[in-house]
Amino acid sequence: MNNRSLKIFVTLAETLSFTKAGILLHMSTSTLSRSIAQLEDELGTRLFERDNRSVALTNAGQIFLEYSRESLQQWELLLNSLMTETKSLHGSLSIYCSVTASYSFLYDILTNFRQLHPRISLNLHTGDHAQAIDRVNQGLEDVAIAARQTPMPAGMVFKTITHSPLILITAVQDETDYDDQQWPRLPLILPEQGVARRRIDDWFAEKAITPTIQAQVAGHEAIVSMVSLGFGVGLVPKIVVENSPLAGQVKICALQPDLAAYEVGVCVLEKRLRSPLVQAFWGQI
Amino acid sequence: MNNRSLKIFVTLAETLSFTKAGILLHMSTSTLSRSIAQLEDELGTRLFERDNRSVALTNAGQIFLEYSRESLQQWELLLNSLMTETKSLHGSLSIYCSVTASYSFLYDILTNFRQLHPRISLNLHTGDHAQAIDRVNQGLEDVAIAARQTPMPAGMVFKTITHSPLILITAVQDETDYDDQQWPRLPLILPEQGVARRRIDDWFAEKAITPTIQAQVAGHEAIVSMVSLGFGVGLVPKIVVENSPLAGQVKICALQPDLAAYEVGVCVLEKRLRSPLVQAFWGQI
DNA sequence: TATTCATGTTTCACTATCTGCAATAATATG
DNA sequence: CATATTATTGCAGATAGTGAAACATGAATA
Repeated sequence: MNNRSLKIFVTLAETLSFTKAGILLHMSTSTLSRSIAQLEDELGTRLFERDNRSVALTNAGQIFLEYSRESLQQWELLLNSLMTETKSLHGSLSIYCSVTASYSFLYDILTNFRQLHPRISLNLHTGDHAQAIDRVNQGLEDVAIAARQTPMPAGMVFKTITHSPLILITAVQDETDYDDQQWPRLPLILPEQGVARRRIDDWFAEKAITPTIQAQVAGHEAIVSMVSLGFGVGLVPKIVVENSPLAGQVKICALQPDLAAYEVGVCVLEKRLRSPLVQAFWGQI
Repeated sequence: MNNRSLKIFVTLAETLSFTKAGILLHMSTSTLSRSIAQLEDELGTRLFERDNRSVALTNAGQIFLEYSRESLQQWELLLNSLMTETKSLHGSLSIYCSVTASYSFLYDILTNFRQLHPRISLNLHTGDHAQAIDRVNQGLEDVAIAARQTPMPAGMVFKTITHSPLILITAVQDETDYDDQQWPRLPLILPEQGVARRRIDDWFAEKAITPTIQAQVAGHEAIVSMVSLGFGVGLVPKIVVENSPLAGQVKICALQPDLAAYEVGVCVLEKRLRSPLVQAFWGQI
């Protein structure tokens, strides 16, 4: 029995899908399947009732799930008290942020952090900004750089790093002189989801405009790419443009809806602050 | 992190000797040394302060020891509740007994037990009868067939299987006609330790006799061997002779000290009865 | 009914890890 | 100073873990 097996089991128990659990755990379903089979063998009991279409916990699985959670938590507590005891922080911390964030503030934050705590290994995942809060909320990441959304999920705390206005951008060579009447015909490139998208959606709804959405993109950086290629007018936080290698290819559009600025900061689940590692990162922002 | 590492760690922490722990765990000191090193690496902390002559727990080791014991206990509890849940007993049970016991009653007990609980794998260790109670008391074995001693260690329960008188035996060809005056010169072959030895020692002390001890032997069976070879007069429980392949080579000596019969039975730590496996074995005696 | 799709399991080849033997290093003991 | 004791390390063989791809099964769809 080892902690890894417990983690694998808990993830499968929570997703009830080998495929999904495999993705979350960064392992093939084959490995996952065998891990579970081995666990069942070791315990002498079936943990999941599964056929080709469904996966369900058995009673024994339910008991084992409680045990596993408890056991993993005890392990966390142990690591924490060992770190307190030895007064040296070590272990690993996972951070999620967008590519833009990794270009801009993350570098400074991490350089500083690394000097303070050289023995903490960092696990950096980049991806769509919009998923940051979800991932932290689901426990997939310890901390994330995210846009503040209201309301924040319960138990999540947020520290603002900076504000950046939401701006419309067009290709540098686009000479069109947009005016307010054109909103419905403006070829828009919007984030697929996230705070920026909700802001603009709300804004259109309020004005009773039905916009033409040319493309929906996951990841702000790709919006800049598309805009620079002339696909249309894009909505992004200004900081994304500033840090984009394509900054010279786009320009800020004269036409600007009146949207609240994008508030970028670090978020973390309050309960995770009990971990000295997370605490150290948080305290340093 | 796995349970095996915890078990290894706890054993080393209890013995504070790689050599001793290695013997208890049936593994080489090399493997043991590396297991501990790996554990320390994983935890990022030294668990033992060790030089070439001594091993001592660090503070972190102390913390980890508490965790380990707790964790192993939780694991036991889990296995128990899973077995209760699935109503099928499986796992492994360790049994200690003398060679004689394995010849005589053990066969019947185990045959029966195996039929009732085919999925419980048995770990049978044979050795000197005198160590049986100690080994159970130290937690090295789940159950043992042993001679009742008074007082029994605290928390140990005992079920009598049979009584067998303690008898003196000589070689079949020994024609000597011993009488009570000869006690001091009688060449005695006695168990090195254990109930039989204490009984005879007490008996001699009471009579103020200083006996001639020809040989002290660990393991009753070997006493029969030595007696049959003519080395002297041996003291053993009658049942040992009855089950010995050398039974025909020895005879019961006319001279008999008045010793209480040897009481053979099964012993187990009371707290171990909480395990369904041990319980099943115990209930079946 | 046939086809496609989704999803858990098995096979297979490869790799990493574990294990014990033997040699080594360091130190107490006589 | 020689010997015994004890933890660690080098090495090679054994064991276990891993993902790609093929497989098996059953639902959804045409």
